[in-house]
Amino acid sequence: MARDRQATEKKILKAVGKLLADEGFRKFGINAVARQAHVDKVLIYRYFGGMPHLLRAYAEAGTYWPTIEEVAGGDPERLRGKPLNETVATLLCNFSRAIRKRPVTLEILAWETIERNEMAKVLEKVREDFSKDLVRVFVSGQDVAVGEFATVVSLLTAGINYLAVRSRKFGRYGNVNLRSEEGWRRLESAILTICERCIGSGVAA
Amino acid sequence: MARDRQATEKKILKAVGKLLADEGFRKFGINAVARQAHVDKVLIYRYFGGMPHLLRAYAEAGTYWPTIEEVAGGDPERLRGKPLNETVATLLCNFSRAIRKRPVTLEILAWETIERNEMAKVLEKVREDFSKDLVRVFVSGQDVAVGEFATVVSLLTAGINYLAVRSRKFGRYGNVNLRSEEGWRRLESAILTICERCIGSGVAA
DNA sequence: CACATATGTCACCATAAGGTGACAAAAGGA
DNA sequence: TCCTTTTGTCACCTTATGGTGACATATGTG
Repeated sequence: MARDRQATEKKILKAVGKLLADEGFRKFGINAVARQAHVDKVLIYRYFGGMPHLLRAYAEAGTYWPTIEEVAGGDPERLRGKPLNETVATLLCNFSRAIRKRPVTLEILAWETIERNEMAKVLEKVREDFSKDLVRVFVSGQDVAVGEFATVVSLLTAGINYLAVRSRKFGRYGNVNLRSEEGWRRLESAILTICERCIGSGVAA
Repeated sequence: MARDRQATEKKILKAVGKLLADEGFRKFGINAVARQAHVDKVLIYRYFGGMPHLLRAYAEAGTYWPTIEEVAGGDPERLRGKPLNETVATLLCNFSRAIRKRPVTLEILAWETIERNEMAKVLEKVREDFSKDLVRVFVSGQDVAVGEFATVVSLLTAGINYLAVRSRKFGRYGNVNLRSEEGWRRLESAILTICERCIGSGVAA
């Protein structure tokens, strides 16, 4: 074996991702990661200091949460000047697409509801920063003041998260097909309607 | 030891509930149930035929999903004649309270997103029957025909499920405090607003 | 070259899991 | 009473886990 610590660490981190995406947290553990990486588990302890640290390293290395640019559909500037409700609808729909593209993120989201581990903590912070940034970029003070704005958005993102997570194991929810583009289009149009009618239409900041 | 199969079976089923509520699915298994019930695990195999059958028996024995009466806030007749959007809002708010009162149900909902086990299957059916009943009782054909109705409701229940499940491990989501009555009141008022403005106001069936 | 350190391999431990076969002793029928 | 069935207890197997100590060898430094 070539002796190359950096390469080994990369192999281990890569194995974490592959394992999470393929098997989920259910079969996750030191032994499984070592097997997947074709590496002795003792190296995981040596190089990362155990599972929690490994998870943290993994979480900090990748992009498991969308960026502002991604949910804005490119340059955030493009959305300036548009009505707030329209902007929010766009952001929410793009957000839904963004997390659905990230199997590992969905896995973490699911896992969070069972156990609050290191990855959950990392992701929690990333997520908070993300939403604060979103508010800072797109929402003016007077909009937030309009009472229910934040709560409605929270409820919608919660629903999106749940359906995205759930789609991994169930093909549908109620009448919505979670495995077809058509199903998600219907959800997006519902989101659009809700934003249109329940969020102030003042111009975004 | 008194020899009484019925009593033993009851002890086992009770242990399942206690274990699920206290520890969740994480530490769940044959050995744990046997320990909790102060019963030899071999009896679980003998009387129930293994874990999947035990779970099924447990799921079928209790009420892990609200009833129509419960979400109607008593007699469903009371809601007749009221506007559909108002009715739906009431149902959704009561539903939210109903599942938040059921720790085991929340545990199952969380677990479903990780693994589709026997309980998930049982609950899935109960849930489907439940929502079909709801539609039958409260919604007329022409309401459903109004396009987005079902999708909006799905999105809202998904959000409620997610937040209820999440509240077990996280105290808040965005700006909403998930461990206070005030937080849930805000969510309910958001639900109300959405129903008011996004669902037809025709009279319920 | 000689040496120390970094890297990797191997064997092992304790613990716990799911699962099964053999046995002891009640309960009840003939 | 004797015999069978039911209920419960016990001991054991295999597998897998997380975790650690001891060793071998490659690498690079003096």
